Amino acid sequence: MASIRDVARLAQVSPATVSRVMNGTANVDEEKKKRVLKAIEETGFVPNEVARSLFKRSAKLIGLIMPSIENPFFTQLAGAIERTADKHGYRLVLCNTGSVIEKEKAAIQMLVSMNADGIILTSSNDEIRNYTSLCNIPIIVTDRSFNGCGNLKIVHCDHYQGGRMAMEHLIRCGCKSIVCIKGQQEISSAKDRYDGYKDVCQEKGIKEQTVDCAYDFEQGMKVTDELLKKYKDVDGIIACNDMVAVSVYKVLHNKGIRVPEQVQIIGFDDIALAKLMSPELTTISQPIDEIGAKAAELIILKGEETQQEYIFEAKLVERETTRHN
Amino acid sequence: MASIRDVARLAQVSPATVSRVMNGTANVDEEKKKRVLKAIEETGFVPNEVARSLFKRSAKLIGLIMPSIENPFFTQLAGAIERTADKHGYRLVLCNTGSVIEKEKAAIQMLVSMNADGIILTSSNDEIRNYTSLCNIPIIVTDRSFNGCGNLKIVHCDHYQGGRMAMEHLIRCGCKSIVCIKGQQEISSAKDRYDGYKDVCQEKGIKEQTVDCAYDFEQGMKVTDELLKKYKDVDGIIACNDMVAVSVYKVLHNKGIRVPEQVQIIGFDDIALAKLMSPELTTISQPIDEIGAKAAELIILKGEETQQEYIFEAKLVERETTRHN
DNA sequence: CTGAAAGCGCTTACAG
DNA sequence: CTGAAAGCGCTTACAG
Repeated sequence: MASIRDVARLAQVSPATVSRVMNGTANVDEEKKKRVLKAIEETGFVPNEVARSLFKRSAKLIGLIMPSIENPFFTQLAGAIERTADKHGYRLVLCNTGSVIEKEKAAIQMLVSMNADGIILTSSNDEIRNYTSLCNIPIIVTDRSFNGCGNLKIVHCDHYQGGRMAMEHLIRCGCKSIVCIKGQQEISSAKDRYDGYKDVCQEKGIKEQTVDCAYDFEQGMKVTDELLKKYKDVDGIIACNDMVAVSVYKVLHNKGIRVPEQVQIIGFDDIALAKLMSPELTTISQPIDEIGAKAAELIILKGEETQQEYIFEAKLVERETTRHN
Repeated sequence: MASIRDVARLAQVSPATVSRVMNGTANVDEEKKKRVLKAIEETGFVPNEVARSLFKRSAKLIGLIMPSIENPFFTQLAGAIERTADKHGYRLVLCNTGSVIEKEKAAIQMLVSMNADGIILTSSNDEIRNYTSLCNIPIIVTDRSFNGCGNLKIVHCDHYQGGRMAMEHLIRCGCKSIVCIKGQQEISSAKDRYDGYKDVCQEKGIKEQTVDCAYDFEQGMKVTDELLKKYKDVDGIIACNDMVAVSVYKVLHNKGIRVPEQVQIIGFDDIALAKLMSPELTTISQPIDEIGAKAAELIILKGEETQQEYIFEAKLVERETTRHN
């Protein structure tokens, strides 16, 4: 690998001049510039980013800390972030934590020591907040909304509004016995979604019917079984997210219960899977691309933005698991 | 951020000694060691990985170059790689290329300049091979099998065998008119799968029935429409991968064609989606975890391994879209 | 416009 | 066992 010295020697200039030509940080004599360009070409020189990063204190790196890249919602979020990062010449470092707080802490520390420019964090551990203030790079929390401090910014969609929309849609579709599968209430997105459902119940004088579940396929199957026993007349199900909605459908399908004729289903997130499955899933769509892009931009376009919290609207997407009229 | 000098000053030793304590690279007087440890504790010192990497010429980084993290097969592969990398203290840098060769080249260059320890490459461009020889770090090609050169190693599953198994299974299930949806033949995995199908046809004296498609959901829908027109008596479909199998099912479902009663379907890959959908998809399973782990280990456990190509067996997973007898 | 020098924060021969 | 020095490969004041 050629170094800047090799190029300098070949072009008969100093390393400083090579640097200036590469980066356009100062005017350089045309003649010398040509020699440098030629020498770079000939040596196949590529500047060492590590050395550059050591000096600049920026590695053009965004750290992505999430429970698992294999969770479809996070996959798509990562995709959106990557696209925005790439556009600006930034790279993503992936840290899966399985929601283990020690791993989250370790990841933050490691990213800081790598001179990452910022971190996008999707944690389910509330206490992680205590560790985010220790580092001097911006941390963007997505999909959650705990109260920020200092270098913390938050971007997510309006889960509460989405929760309301889900319930209102099922009512509009004529459901008389709606059951809400609540997500884990320690996770703010799950709580907000449920609160939306609950408030609509209160306003309309409808009795709450709920069941508890994690954001998880396996549990979704188990909980659906329980749900069917507990609420025998159910004709509408609000799943806490799409993955659970898919498992609800599977259980109903296996029991020969027709969707949407006998039971209607609505999910939350609008992951790609929602329109891959048959029947296609009606769901509350999060603008994942916008959320990812905004999170990345908050790091890349540092400081310009003063807002602390960015909230995007959720949107109803009617497909085949519900039927209007 | 405290630096090694701060720690040294506080502990009244030289930076070299601090380094030796941290890394255990030499014996250090017990007394001094204690002072250093205490000073690290007090300052919250975390060594700067960039500086370390500049010296060591290793950043403990694995570059992952793939068309898109949002392709479920690659998502799972990335997950498997990440797990293995994490176990050994390595991090993943994500580079989505959309199969654009310029982006692939740029990614390789950038990873080299970041002092990455190796690259795991899943490209669909054959010419990329010409650029892999330029860099001095190991490059592991997965899911493809072009002839390697120098620092190239290859790990993938036995697509040919898998292709045979798919066809043999459908025959065993009593299908009389089997259609094979061929993937793009420039991609070696697609070609190998098709070759497996083709050879079984020849051995059994069955006439080939095929249709062309990309590894893609949208195209899968379109191609299935054509397939149904071209082969009206079809009762078994071999999809080039699971994503296409899902789209095949959707089209059949929409037309009211029952699966597996009227038409049986088999996919390839065994992505998570295969057992999420209803009915669950029969498919040829790739050992994605093992492939990812092996690819990562080839980089991490450098040089130990002399083999140039690692081939894993595919496995039939019978689920609900086919019916044995 | 341009080069010599210092420095980014570590690590490791080297000498003692 | 341990410190001073050199160096990893860049960049940017500084001086001319």
